[in-house]
Amino acid sequence: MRREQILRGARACFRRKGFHAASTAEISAEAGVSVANLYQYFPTKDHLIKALIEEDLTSDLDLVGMVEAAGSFRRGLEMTTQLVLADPAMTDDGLLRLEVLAEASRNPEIAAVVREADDHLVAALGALIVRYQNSGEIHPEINAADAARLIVSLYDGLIGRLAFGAAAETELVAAADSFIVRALAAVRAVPDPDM
Amino acid sequence: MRREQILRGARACFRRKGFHAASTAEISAEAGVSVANLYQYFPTKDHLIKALIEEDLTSDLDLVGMVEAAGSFRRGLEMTTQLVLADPAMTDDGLLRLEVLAEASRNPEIAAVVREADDHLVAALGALIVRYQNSGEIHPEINAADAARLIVSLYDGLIGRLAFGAAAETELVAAADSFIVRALAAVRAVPDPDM
Amino acid sequence: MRREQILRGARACFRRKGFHAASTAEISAEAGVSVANLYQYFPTKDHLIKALIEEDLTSDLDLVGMVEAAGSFRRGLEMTTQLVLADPAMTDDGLLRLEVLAEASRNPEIAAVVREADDHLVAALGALIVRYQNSGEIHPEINAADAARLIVSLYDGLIGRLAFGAAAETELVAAADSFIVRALAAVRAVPDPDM
Amino acid sequence: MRREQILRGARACFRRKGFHAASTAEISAEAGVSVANLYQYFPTKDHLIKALIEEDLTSDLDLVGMVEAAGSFRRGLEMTTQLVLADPAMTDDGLLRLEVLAEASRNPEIAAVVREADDHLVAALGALIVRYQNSGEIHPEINAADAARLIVSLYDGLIGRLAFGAAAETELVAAADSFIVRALAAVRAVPDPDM
DNA sequence: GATGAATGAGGGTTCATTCAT
DNA sequence: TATGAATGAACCCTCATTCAT
Repeated sequence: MRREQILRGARACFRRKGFHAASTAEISAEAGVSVANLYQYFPTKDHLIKALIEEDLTSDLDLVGMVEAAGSFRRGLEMTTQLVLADPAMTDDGLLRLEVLAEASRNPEIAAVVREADDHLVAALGALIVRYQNSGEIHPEINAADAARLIVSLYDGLIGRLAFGAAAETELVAAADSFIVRALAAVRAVPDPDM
Repeated sequence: MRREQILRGARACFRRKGFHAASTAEISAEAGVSVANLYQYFPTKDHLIKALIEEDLTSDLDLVGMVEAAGSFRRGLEMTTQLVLADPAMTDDGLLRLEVLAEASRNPEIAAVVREADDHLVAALGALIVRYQNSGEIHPEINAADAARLIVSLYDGLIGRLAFGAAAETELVAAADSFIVRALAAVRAVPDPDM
Repeated sequence: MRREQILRGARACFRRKGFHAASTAEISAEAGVSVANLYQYFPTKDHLIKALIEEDLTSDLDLVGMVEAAGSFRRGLEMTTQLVLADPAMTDDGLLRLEVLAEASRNPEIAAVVREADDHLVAALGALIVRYQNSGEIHPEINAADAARLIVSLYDGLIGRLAFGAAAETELVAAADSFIVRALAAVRAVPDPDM
Repeated sequence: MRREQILRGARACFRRKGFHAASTAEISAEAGVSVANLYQYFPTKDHLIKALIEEDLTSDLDLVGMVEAAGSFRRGLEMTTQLVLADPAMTDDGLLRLEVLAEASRNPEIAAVVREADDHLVAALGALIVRYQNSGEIHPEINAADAARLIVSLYDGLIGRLAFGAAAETELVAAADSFIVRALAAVRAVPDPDM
């Protein structure tokens, strides 16, 4: 209850200001809690950051479920891309991911958390790719784990474009789908007009 | 002279701690300069950050020149990928890019700087892609600008992986080349064993 | 409680050094409080200055009450003069008034506070003068408000003499009383030996 | 030459900001001189302040000359009052006097300078008063030195009113003349409508 | 005589964190 | 559990002053 309330406030502040610039005072205010109370749930600002990051990373796995449920790789990809890169409710979370990666590059503890989540994500997406290799939609000689990593990386990179407000993203999102599909496709596809 | 000296010190500190956590005291110490002296060259810490970012972004254009000079798209790509993602001297700069993007997502002034640099980079890389479309190495119906954006995004995303120390990056870097080449290739290529 | 404690410390420091030369560190030390704590009561050094000034100005009104209670204008004047210009406990506050006026000449917000307090003071003293005009002690054709302003100004000016330690002030204080009385008297008084 | 130039710049800055808030950088800029150059003429900011104060105080003596030249005490008084309190070119200097007095209350060295100038001023004005006592315009039993001190003090106090922008000063200035004249007059004067 | 470059010392302010209640 | 009050340590920045040229 209180914990979630605080995490929600923290998320809002971290998005707006970044981990370092957001103060515990701001966070408690946003959460409607006293500063001292915050410290009863999280012994340190760093713990709060870490808890938030863990929460975020876990939710990434849900996306793989979506691709899985979609029936075709391409269709699942399209749905995910839409959600992650074009849904305003999620792009905010995406931007926070930049902060997380930046932080991970300096804080080994956070790097470990991110790495572990990445392992899970790559494993799940890799398994899915293998399935689509078996169904013939994806080329069989492609290394599934690497493909998974590259797809995730491309998403991350596109989120980076949101950060500086790059225009025409909608169009680019569609192009990204085709890009991935063509890179993995079992058979030569005519490039579609999106690209 | 002094300016460069300070920028060098700032770069080292920002890499190590991030823009917000690096103090002007640390930066001046690292640069071998007094704090007050730093302020004679940069009126504000933000100005220092901005100057550094501008410097970094400009240097990205050099990479396009490399791809251009390589003769074949694939070969140019391989050289660039090696340099950006595997050369220890450059990956550090790469990590700073995450910080830059995170900052851009909050600071419109910095977002503008990044956006402008991105425009230049995409234009240069796009022009190169058009050239390889004409030479038959890249599929003619692909939108060159979008392809450029996707390539840059993939690089950015892979840099994100460096942030949390993802293993086997060398292998992944090679896979990335193939991924891009296959996505853009004019003719169906047999996926190579890298992927 | 703490607020008063801080204001007391501030008053001492401001007297000793002036508004600008007194540091928040000194003030907190004098008040026996941490610097950070000071900032929980006054969001800014300027707020602290303003609060102190308001406090001081309000207390000036008490003096008018004294003149009122004295029964005769001359006697009331003598008591007030003694208090303001010769009582060591008050001359310190008086010196602070110079700082306040100097500050008011540059800071419109403080000027407004001083002006308002002056309006009150002049109104109160003016009303008293009217009373003594009716009782015949003060000449009836004198403009009471202007007279009030001039009396207050003379006090201010005499305080200025304290600032540079002008000698023989005791004697001068007595002379001031006669000066005022003679300027306002209804009938020609023989100048007394004080002047 | 240079010295005067610097003093002029300093005067402007001190007026605008006060002694402590005006920086040597600002002063040199205002004077069109480099900071280092300033230090060749004044070894310390305090020396600069002191020099300026001395310059200002000396000029006060000129005013006594005016009263002297006017022929009648009242007429001389009126001219002086006009000049000091109503001439925009001089009120600025007047405001600086508040700063000087405030500074004198803390800095004994400056207090000494002010005291000495005051002695001269009081002596000159006192001598003049004696002359008008002899001519019958001023009551013979009044202590001339004290009267001089009180007149100067009243001026100082009225300058204080300028600091907070008190309204209707023109009218008050006239009332001040009458106030002084009545306080010193040899014979009962009907209070004039100014008061 | 004149200046650009340099700096130690400090100034106001904020922050993460603690603790008594 | 919840909080208001408190603080040491830093942070960004500015200032008066010096010195090599």
